[in-house]
Amino acid sequence: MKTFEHVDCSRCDKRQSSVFCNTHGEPLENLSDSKTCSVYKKGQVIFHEGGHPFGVYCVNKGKIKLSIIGDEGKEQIVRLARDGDVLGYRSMLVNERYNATATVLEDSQVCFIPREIFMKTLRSDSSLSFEMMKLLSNQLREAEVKLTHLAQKPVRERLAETLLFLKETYGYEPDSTQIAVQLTREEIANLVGTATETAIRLLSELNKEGVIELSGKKISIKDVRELSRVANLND
Amino acid sequence: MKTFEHVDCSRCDKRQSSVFCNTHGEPLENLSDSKTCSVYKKGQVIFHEGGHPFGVYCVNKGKIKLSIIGDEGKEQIVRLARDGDVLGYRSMLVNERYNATATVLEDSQVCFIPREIFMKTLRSDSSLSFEMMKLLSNQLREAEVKLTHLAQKPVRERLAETLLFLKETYGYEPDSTQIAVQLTREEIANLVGTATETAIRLLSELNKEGVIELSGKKISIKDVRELSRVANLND
DNA sequence: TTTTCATTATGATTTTTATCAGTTCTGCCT
DNA sequence: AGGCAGAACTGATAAAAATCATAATGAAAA
Repeated sequence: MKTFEHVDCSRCDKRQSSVFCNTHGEPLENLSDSKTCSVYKKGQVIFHEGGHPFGVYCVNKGKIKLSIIGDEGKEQIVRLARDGDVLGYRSMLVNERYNATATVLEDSQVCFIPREIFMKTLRSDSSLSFEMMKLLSNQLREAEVKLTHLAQKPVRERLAETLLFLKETYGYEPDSTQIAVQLTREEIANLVGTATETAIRLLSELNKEGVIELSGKKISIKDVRELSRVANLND
Repeated sequence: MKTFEHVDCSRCDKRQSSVFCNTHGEPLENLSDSKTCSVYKKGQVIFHEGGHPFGVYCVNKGKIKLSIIGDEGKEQIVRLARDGDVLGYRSMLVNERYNATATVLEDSQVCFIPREIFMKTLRSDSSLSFEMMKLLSNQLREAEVKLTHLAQKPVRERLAETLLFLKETYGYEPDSTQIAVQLTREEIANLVGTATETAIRLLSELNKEGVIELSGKKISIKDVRELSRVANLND
């Protein structure tokens, strides 16, 4: 795995929207000096479910999926990460092995902050722990809502919701309504929580209806309003 | 809502296993002096989805369900609380409205810590924020695993898992293998994420198979090993 | 360019689960 | 005790989704 030009945290524009938004001065310099910056190629795994955490990963630029392998070996994608997101902190905080695998969806630049440095910062900078709590709280809420939808909503609605979620997370490609991430149909299914064939079928259904447009792995949203209606959010 | 004899936090034996396990001295006294202790009767609501959080609730003694109402008005139980558990902190940390409703399953004693006092303690006692992070981390992991099972496992397995989870959470009645909580079949269904009739059917199936025994709302586990096998955990 | 393999797509079928309908049971209230 | 309402149960049916099978497409490698 290659390293890339070291990014000075104090000059990283992703920091504003990350958990380090209120970290300044010496603690930040400390982080910046101790981290290593690496490039991961598409498909590479940053950490494995069951592995020991030695630090946290901060996404400088990239798109990453976090997935859990279920009992029958089926992947469930539980989270998607983008620029500024931090990964692997959960396992580190409770001192447990990773319960998810982080796989790079497209070439990414990721900084690694060693365990001790991060923990030290956490102790010295109370704003960081506060931000961590907020982050965890938000992710917990998201997980609980997802759980409810998984239990109660039909696949078609969940698929529509997932497409909108992908749009929110990664946005559109420049000058287009194509969602800026390439996922296989299987990955989409593993995000929705359904069989691959079902996901494929429902995607081409939405395509026929003119709500979305499929061209290879690229999905463009032709009618956001209608897609929201299909997702049946808050009625 | 009645109050009950004020419990001194420093003498509360539930504290050891709670987020306040490392809170001592003045911060703890402060909490103790500022809180109010109330008795909630079965069925009473401690806080409502959509309501504003004015503080956190600490369960002194009781059994409480946290549920989200889905789009079609169906309840999804997302968490169960017992002695020593703290509720409502998530919404307070991110300064949002409650996204779940807390309903008392059986008569409970609950202490209320006002927002400002809790936040002050959080700022002055770094061990508390650390414990909060650990708590949130654990709940996030649980939610993600639950999510995966909901997406991948059949209802029967999830029901078995839920029964084992109930046993872990509330234990058995004294000198018996009856799970120490009374839930309606509908509530069990809303915990599993299925239709009430399906839950009923599968429960009586497990009953016929001799894995569990039903007597009214009380469920006793006759064969834990077999129930674990039915739940199909880690194969 | 051809071959190869994985991904996508589509159809047929089965399985699972929800829904609907109706009955019995149980606890509670007067 | 009797009656009432909600909860639990059971059966029949419908709907949803998974699975199996097989074909088409497409991208990467020889």
